[in-house]
Amino acid sequence: MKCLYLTPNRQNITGENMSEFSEWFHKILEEAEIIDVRYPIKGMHVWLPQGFKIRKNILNILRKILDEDHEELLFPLLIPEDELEKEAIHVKGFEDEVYWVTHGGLTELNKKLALRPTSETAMYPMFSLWVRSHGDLPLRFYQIVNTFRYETKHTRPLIRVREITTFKEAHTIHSTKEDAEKQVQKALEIYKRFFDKLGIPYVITRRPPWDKFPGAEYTIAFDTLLPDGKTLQIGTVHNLGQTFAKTFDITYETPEGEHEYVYQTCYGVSDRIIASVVGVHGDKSGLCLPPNVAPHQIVIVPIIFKEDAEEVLEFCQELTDPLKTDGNLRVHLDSRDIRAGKKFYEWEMRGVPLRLEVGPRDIKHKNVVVFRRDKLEKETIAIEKKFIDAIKFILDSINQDMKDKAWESFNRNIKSVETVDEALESLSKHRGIISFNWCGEESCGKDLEEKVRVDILGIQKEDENIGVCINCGHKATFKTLLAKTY
RNA sequence: GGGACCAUAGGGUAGCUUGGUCGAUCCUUCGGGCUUUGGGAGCCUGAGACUCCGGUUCAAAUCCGGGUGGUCCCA
Repeated sequence: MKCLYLTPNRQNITGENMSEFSEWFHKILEEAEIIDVRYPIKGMHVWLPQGFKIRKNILNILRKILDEDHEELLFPLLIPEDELEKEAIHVKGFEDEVYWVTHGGLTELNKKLALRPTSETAMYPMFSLWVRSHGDLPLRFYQIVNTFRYETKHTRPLIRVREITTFKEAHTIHSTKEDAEKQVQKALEIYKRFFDKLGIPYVITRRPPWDKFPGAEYTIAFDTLLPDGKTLQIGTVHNLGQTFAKTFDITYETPEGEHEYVYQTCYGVSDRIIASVVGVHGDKSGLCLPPNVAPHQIVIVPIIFKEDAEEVLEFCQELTDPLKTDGNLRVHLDSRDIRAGKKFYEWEMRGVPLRLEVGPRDIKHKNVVVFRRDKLEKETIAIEKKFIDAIKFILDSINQDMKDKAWESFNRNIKSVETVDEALESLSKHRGIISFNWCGEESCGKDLEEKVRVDILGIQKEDENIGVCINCGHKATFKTLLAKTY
């Protein structure tokens, strides 16, 4: 697909959609004023007002879902060295990436303090104090915080950063293994609902053992696909078993009076969700936002001529107010004194889902021109009693249509292969996701990763009767996915 | 983990190879003014930059070393 993206500065990005994605992504974050990447620390960026609103709308969607049966709380940013290092396997996974606070003023601290890379070791010593009896369980908490990782490789805005500004982590505590297992399934349902609201397609896989969260029994992950054919991990769910409970001595008293270790899960999503909304829905005209998260769901552009400017503006205002108050919609009336055409391009680039154009002609005929950002199509609708309902109906269908379109493109890029050569060929042509049969052996998996030079995402499902492993030829029991990853 | 490239107004660029012509080019952006207005208007006018530290030199945007930041590729 030919990609021609025009910015308000008239600086074009041309070329093939896939190879130019990275450039497009950087450009759009800047032009749409989502973040400012010029902050002078590697991998740390500024949320600009437009980006912050998208972030806020996304957070509200997730909060609403989590608040159904989780409690929000907030832990400190700093973790003492001895707590962080208590769980050996866990710390091993992060030791190269931890930022340390070593001084208070000029005085060296006698105990170093870590900026949380994730919050297990901050929370779980407290959980040990909170959990007393089986009656306390289960407990489900979440917090929305920033976390820090000292990335040494090239960072990418919203995708690989040193400060994750919007880490939404949930932590749960259960009395039985079965209950924890159920919670993992519930977490998957939560994130499915969440991604569906954003119209983001995903595959769910169980990560191979060598790629699970440090300290977890197993990790289940959500991956989506960006336009350059590389997958982006957008959510993870971990079953922690009793590993952390044993390390941090989190026990409860059973009805029989025995003391047992608890079972735990944790799951989280990050800034990458916003990257996926931008990347998955965007097109050659720039950002394209689902109405569910758009800062402005509707922008009203008056078409002004000198003699009747006042009349048009007044009419637009009368149109705006009920949409805001009765319709409870996020509406912006753009009354700036610049040409309408310039406003059109600007709001399209910023991804506003719906634009209403109102000029003298429309006022005369009691109608309004409605432009859908996702389809880039115009239609004229009458202003009458059910006008607000009609607009809401269009916004709903934009949410749905954007989701359908994203899923369709996503599914087109999952290819099933029978041989390693086929996998190689498909990857070199289209990248995307490869589905194949695997025996499940670690040595075979790593060997395969080396041959195709992309990662095993994980196991999609287990099935006794799917034939042989495409790599080693032994009996295959796992439907597995491969992809070039971010 | 390994490698390549890059850094000039808010954004994008020319100049660098061969140091002096740079008092730094052009586009965009931003401020002021007039004419305009159903898909990026035109003219006039003004503002705005050589990443930082050190070195070579009579002379550095230009050459050398380092820091910081950025981009890409391979494992």
